[in-house]
Amino acid sequence: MTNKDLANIIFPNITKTVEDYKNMYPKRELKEGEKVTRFAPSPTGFMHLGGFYQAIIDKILAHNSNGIFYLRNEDTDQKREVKEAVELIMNTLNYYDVKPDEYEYNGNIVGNYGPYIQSERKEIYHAFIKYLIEIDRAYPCFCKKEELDQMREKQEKYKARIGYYGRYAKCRNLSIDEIIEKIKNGEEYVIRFKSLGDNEKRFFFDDLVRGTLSLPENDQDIVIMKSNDKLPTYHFAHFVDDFLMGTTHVVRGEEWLPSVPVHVELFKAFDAKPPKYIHTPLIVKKEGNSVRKLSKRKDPEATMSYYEENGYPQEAVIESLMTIINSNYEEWHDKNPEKTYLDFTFSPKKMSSSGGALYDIEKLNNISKNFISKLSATEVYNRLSNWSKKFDEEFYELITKYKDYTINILNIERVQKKPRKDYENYKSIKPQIWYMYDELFDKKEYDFQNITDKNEIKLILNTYVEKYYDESDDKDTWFNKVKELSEELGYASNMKEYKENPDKFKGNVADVSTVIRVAITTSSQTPDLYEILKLLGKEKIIKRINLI
RNA sequence: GGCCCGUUGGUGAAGUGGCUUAACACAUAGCCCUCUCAAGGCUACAUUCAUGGGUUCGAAUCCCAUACGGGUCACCA
Repeated sequence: MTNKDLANIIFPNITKTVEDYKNMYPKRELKEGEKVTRFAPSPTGFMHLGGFYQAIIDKILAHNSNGIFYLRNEDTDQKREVKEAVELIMNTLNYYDVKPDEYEYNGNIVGNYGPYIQSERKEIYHAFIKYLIEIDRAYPCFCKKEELDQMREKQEKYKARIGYYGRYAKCRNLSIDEIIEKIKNGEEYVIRFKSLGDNEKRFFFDDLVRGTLSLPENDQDIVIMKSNDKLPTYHFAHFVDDFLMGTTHVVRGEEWLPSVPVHVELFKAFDAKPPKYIHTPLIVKKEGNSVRKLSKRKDPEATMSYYEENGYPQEAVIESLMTIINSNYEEWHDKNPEKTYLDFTFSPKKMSSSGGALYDIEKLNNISKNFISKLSATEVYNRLSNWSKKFDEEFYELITKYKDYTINILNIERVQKKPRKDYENYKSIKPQIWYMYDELFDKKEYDFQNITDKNEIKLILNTYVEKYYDESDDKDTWFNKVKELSEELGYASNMKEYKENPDKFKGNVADVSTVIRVAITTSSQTPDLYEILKLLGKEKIIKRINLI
């Protein structure tokens, strides 16, 4: 019996060869510098911020070079697989307009290198494994979990390196006849790669972020095919897929750095050239004095849905990530306000290689505020409408009913050189403008600040309405009247005068304005009062003042 | 424990031997402007780049040790 016989016994139905697949998936015709990148998440049911951050790098790298960005679904761990996960990933990418050029969705394959779902690529992996068995670079391993655990304990005890390698690789030395007999007896097995590496030897590896690294050769006989479902492990699928699909640049988290030697040896076994690697720092979070990875359970902001639920503009989320990706992005963006992140030239070398990037929600808030402040009122309205339709139906109905009115509210102090920056996301709009709607105006708590005497408050309000309020006044006239009102009632109309002689007055024009402001809005802090009064109109104003 | 990566302010960080008495941005604080708030303007915020040695006329930048932090050592990705 030969290795070839063994290969046929294990994969009797695999007729296509590695050569066949190479022909089926020919090398991509790329022009100089064009990059092929991929986003390859495993469908676990949520989209992690860290994954999305990598997807952006993939997208930008491909876009910068006029290359291809594709989506590959890494569902080789069927235990963890979640039904809607693929849809969620696709929806998220679409929502942020980070669309892949090639992908598989709902049974449709877009692109010539599919399938793009690993579980549908089983025969391909099997053909590659079959070839490895034929050339004696892979073998079945019958070791049970308990045996492996024991072995590990032993290794720990004797301070040996942990793993399945060298003399610890028991099944490596099984004869072909022994193997065939075990298989015929129905023993369970995995397929392991037969490593030819020497842990004592080192090789140089270029990571695009960190530069040249010196790493020990791999000598572990890693599992490449699992026993129960015969699917490949990540390492093997990574090699086969990125080789066949012509990936030129692999963007992945730095947790993969330690398995680089494995991947390099795998590529070498097939005489293939490994892609370039960009190992990105993890996104971490500070907890007390230590930092840790952003976690799905503890940190709501780790999940992409958080940003949608809270109504952060997609552009702002991407921008905040861009500032982590390349810190010179902000400066570039200031100089090129009309361009999008896709026009930015990403350079891996400029990525931080330090432990991890702290994701700062304050920074996002700031970016988001600036972004929203630059939109037109109509644009903000449309976005608010889309958001509230999904996350605040009551408010959605209200703003739909009063569309023009709402746009006018959103337009307060917006059309000026330096627009207000009130809203950090769509969710924060309602708590800031609710009082503009009678339907929502049911709050009976007023805080009139400096003037507390109820009679005085009523006097100010009544005098104002009866003597001074005129709907048709322009802004200057309006404020002059508030000053006149102040003087009439013994308040300083000029702040400087008041500050010089506070004892001469009952208070000042700011106090008087505040009384009007609070009566109308319940809040002592609002945007321009004149604009608010103008929008509300006489009827609402009188009604609200009468409530006091 | 082995291997790998890293360590500049509250945060993201610029910086690759002299231009650095360490850029820019966020956050924070104060002042100014001002009818409130927001915005805006001004100012403050690391005498120092984890620590200790060394190389050099000169180091955050090069070398060596130490410390600390992180990652990884699965039939998970």
